[in-house]
Amino acid sequence: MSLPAPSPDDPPYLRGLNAPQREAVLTTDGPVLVLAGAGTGKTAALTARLAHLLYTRKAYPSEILSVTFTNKAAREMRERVGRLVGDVVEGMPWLGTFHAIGARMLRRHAELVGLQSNFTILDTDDQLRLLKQLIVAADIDEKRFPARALGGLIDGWKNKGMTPADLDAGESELYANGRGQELYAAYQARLKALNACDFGDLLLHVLVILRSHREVLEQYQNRFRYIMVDEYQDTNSVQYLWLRLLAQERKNIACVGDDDQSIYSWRGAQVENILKFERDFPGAKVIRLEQNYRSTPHILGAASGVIANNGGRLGKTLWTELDAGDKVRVVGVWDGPEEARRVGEEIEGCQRSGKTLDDMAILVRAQHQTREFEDRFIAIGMPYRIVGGFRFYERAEIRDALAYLRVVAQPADDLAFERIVNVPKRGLGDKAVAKVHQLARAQGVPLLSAAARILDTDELTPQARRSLGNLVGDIARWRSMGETLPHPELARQLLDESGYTAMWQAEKSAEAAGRLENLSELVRAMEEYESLTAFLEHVSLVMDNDASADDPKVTIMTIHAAKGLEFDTVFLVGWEEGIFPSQRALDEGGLASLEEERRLAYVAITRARRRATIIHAANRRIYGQWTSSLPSRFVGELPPEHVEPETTMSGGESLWRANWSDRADPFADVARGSGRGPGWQRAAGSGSGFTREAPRVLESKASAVSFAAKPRGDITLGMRVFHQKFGYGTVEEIEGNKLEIDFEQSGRKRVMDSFVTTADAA
DNA sequence: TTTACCGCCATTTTT
DNA sequence: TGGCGGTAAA
Repeated sequence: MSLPAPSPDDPPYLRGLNAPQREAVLTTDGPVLVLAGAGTGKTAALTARLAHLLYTRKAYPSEILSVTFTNKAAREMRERVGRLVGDVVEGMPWLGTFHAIGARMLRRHAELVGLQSNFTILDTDDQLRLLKQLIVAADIDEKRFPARALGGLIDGWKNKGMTPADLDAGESELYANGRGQELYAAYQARLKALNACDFGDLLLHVLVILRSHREVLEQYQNRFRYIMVDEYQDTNSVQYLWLRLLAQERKNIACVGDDDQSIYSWRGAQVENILKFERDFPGAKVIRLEQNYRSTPHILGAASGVIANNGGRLGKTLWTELDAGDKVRVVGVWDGPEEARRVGEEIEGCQRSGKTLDDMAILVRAQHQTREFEDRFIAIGMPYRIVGGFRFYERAEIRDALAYLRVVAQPADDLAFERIVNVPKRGLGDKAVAKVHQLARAQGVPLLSAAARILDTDELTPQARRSLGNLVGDIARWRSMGETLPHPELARQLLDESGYTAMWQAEKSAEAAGRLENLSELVRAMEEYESLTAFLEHVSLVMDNDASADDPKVTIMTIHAAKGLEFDTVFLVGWEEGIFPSQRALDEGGLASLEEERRLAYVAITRARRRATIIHAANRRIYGQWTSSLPSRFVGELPPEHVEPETTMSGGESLWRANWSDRADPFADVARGSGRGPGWQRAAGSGSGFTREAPRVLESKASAVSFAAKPRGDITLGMRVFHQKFGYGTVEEIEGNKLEIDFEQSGRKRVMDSFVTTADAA
């Protein structure tokens, strides 16, 4: 097929696309695999393709299935398509994450797998509590065979598309001496009884249905004229099987992916899916997007140099027309605190030269690394945002409130009932709850019904009976209130009448005020949803809260969370053996894991548009213990011509150069456990050649006021204020928008005024 | 039944 | 280093 040359009459969605991108957009029929390197305008092509299908009337919005992995990606695609085609996008019910689409399908056909269509979606926390109960019931030592281990296995099985019946002895052997299958089956039975399913079920149940009910499969095969899949390299087996079934008939499937960015194999993703696409769909058109629009040549060169150390790649040659720009800087520092200090100073420097904090990010390998930066940024009053970590919906108070709502919305939700039965304390302890459990099991009814029934017996002590009676009555009352009241209002009253709000009000601790604030935030969020059910569905599938991006902030997040994003300036921190690549990956997964870590490094570097700084520290505190650490092998894999080394320690650079550059076999010490070479120990231990220089504290003189936002004005000296992290305190000093506060719990600290509320407001 | 304390443990990534 | 679970005491 020859492509039309770009012309002024092109529809708007084709403007600005290069030739391969256009090809990806215009090749609508038949299987298409788009291999899109980092920053090559993959999303632009994908959204344009969607727009093209709609624009040319090849399909109605409801006839296009387009799946993404993250909510973020789904949201972005919806927005971008919306910009191209207008409101039509509203009618795209099948644009979303695998899980959201799975849930949608499953609700329609729930009865085929023994569920009702209003089933509850459990999150990991619920799942774990449930498993724990089953483990105890099966008389298994929970210490030796922890619930999370079983949870992980079950997840893995579901990702592979395996029901309990599909397990062989080998798989079953992985838990509690061969009782894996038994426990998995018990878990599934329990879920069914609870009218609930977990994340994995959203995909697995649908697969089972598609496989066993021809008419359902055909219905969807007919409906979906076109299928599009983003991040195809991250699909796992269930997702793959799912797609293959759905696409089998029409074969209009377009998958976009990059084998070099496959970083979710631990979650069951199979890079092989992308490699075998052409075999699954003979005659597939393969299109490569290789022109990078994001990064400078030095950044691309650095990333390519690292990823070249991996074997078995499809291979791409990224190129760019951008100017060379700065080399990637590699900075060696003494320890973690210095790393944080250094990053803080650099960010302040960037700010002074007029860059906005929104264009800067710090990428870490593991969540716990964010702490060091958080501490430092609070100290210097640097606005930051941590993505991931404790998400809004995972906070205890939010989960409690949701449990109340779930009990009201879904009477069979035992897990929710258990969670709130004695929160706030009502004198219903383990003994009382155990009795309710007993009755529930004996009569085969949900806990809530059992609770109602037990009131007619003399099983409970009088005060427990009264207390439980009140609760059961309240729940019934809230349920009927729900029929007339708008759901946010119901939530408000429920939280009040249950005594839940009062519980936190009574607590004078620093967090309590924040928790109350979160609760009202929750109620506010509910207003955006049609119904309580719709809201609960949203919560279980979209575990992130789109914290409204208000003031500019530096972003701190994991590399995984950064996939698909880009920033002008990126700080890649903690590039040390054992941290990145992570020790665990090295210990457990051998070469395959190391390569995945390397892909992670590739993803990390390619997030940067203009400037990338890689940092490694010579000393780290790990579990409270100071440990000396060796620069990451990935540092040594950076091509020297794209790198500008720098160190704050004497002899620093020669150390890692010597350690890594001359090594013939880059994988030589995968197996070596600690990853600390003898050369390093010599250098670090002898004291000579690796002496500590006073860390260069470019004391943040200019940092104070110059570029800061204007002070807010409603805060005065001596005022009592509240801070989310530090609690209550008195304002001792005001300097621009920074405050010096004497905190009651944590002493004197400097904080930004935007982090603080006046005490009476809180 | 609840609370307080102690000692133990583990520590990646997420829909 | 800290978060959590289990146990002992009120």
